[in-house]
Amino acid sequence: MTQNIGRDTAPTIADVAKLAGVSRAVASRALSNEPRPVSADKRERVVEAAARLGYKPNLLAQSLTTKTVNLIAVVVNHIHDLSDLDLFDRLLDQIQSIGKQVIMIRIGSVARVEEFLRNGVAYHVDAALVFSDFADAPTVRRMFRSDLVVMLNGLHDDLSPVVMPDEGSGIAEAVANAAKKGVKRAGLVTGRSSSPMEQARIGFYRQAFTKNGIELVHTVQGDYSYESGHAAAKELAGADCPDAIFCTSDAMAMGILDVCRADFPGNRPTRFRLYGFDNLSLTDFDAYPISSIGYDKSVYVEHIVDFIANPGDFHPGQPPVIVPTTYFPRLTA
Amino acid sequence: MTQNIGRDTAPTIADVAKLAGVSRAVASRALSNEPRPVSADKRERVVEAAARLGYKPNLLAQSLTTKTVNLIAVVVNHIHDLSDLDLFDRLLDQIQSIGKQVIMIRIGSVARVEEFLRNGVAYHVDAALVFSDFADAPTVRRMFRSDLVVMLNGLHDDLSPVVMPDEGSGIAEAVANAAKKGVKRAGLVTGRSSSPMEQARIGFYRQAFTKNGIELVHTVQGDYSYESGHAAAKELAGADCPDAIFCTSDAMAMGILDVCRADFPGNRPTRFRLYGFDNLSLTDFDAYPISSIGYDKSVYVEHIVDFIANPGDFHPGQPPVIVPTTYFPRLTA
DNA sequence: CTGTTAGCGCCTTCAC
DNA sequence: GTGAAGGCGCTAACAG
Repeated sequence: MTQNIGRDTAPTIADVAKLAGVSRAVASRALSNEPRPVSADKRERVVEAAARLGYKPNLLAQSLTTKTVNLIAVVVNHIHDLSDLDLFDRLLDQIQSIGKQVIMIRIGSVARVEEFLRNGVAYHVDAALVFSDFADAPTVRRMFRSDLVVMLNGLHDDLSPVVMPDEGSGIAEAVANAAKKGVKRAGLVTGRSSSPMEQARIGFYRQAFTKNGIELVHTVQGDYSYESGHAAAKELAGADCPDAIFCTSDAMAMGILDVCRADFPGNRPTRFRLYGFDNLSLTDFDAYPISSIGYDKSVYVEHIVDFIANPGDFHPGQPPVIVPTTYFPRLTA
Repeated sequence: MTQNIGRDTAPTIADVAKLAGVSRAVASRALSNEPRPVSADKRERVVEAAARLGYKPNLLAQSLTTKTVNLIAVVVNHIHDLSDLDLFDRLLDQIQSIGKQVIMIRIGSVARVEEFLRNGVAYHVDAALVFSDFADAPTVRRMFRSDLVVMLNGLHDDLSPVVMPDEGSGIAEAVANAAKKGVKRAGLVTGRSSSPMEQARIGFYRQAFTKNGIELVHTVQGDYSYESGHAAAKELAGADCPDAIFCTSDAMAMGILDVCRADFPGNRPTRFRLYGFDNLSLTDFDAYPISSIGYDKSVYVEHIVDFIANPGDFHPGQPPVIVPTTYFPRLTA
């Protein structure tokens, strides 16, 4: 700590003011990002004093008076799914680019939510982005004492902003593609059906099947994971195999592909066509050329960050912001 | 905000005290986690008042007096690599389990570091965990005004604690395995050689090759990515193909495997054996049964969290905490 | 333009 | 066991 000789504690704005020979208020103004009235020479002296002392403002103390911490809570179940990788990096980058930082909160289980509420481990963040489906909008607003919670888990009410993919469009495209290729009998591999988003997704598939004259001959429940796809493959790809298998996650489709790889010589389907969901970047790897459904993650993240950058733009009751999904053809279909 | 009628602002400890009919000091003591002298009946009244108001302490204001925010900065280049997935979830979970929260800081580029330093976008966190190799120990200590920075990027000095895998042990094992199988000529695919950790890693390979009488016939530089593995394959697996190819990341090995899949019928090597590094959970997928080198992530994370839970245990000059790596045989070798 | 004053919400002496 | 008072670091409001 060469820049702070004789003190064992970090320099405060008072130290800077003293060294520059001005009042604390002037020092504060000189160091502010906003334009504030300070004479040129004093500003210079303050800036130099700050540099000499290695002064860094205590953003937490600052927040006490300004009522804004520049902190965004991102609430997730866990960071485990392959699709997370594609999303969170963009999200971090975008949020930081508007001058805010991210507190990552991993819920893990419902018990954890209650623990948070009980222990009051709640920061007064500017906004919360909720991917976890363990908490609904009112709960999250209470957790963070903030009305600005962007719900991304399907559990929204109309008091808080919402960004959501329109899964229907991509699903319709994918199923139409299958129909065009002569698919008559389909299998469907789903995730946790307790989730409202998953319910809606399944509804879109059924609807599209009906519209295209495809019969849904078999439904298997998985949990979005590769392993559950593995298991589902044994049930589905038996003697009475459907013409196409649709999965509500790419990971499950990967599991199926690995079990049935012999049915895809040169990655071209023979016995059945395979469709995933998420459009993971992993589907660009040669081993998993899975036709999938996805949306533009950049656009999605931009909408989210818009809400936290311009909180005033949202008015209760406003309809959700919708991001369209599309079909991404690859070798398995 | 039914619990807060007539006020548009969150309840403070003063509100609780007033409602309970006690002084702010008593309210503070009653709500404290530490045992503090308060009469039983007053404590009860305070607790009830807090519940009725839906009071949650402002942890940031609290930090002003207690000098501890329960905030840990995790500094990364980006969250992009597949190996990140296996690590960060555990890390988040462990840190939260000691009652602290994580603020994720993505550096992205060297320019960003300087931006951080210039703008003072630095919270007074309790500790910083540094995975990014864009910042060295003194820089990070300055960024966060904290001496407790755990360096995990190879850029440590002895003023701050260090946890690092002993990559030598796993590499020695893997190379010995190759030698036992008759490998005489090896290829090596590396990552960014500017990183000191990568330099050390390469050194371990060379050393092991020498010890086992294996000749290093070809080195190709990649960047840890799948794509760079793809590119490297074309250079390496030509006419003069080595008996074994070692990669300093599993993703690169995956790229090579995909290009040369014909050389691994039934995932068994014919022309050359293939070794990766990281022991990604993805190598448990059937399509990428890559023999790899890795360490116990749980143990690694436990050591890190130990340091932040018991900061007093570290003394400057203390040697790094070492986590051993081992060889994980799979089909490609 | 400048300095003084008064808080933000909380905790900790220190007397009682 | 209790309450009053002071201060953490900072900035907004107000006089000058």
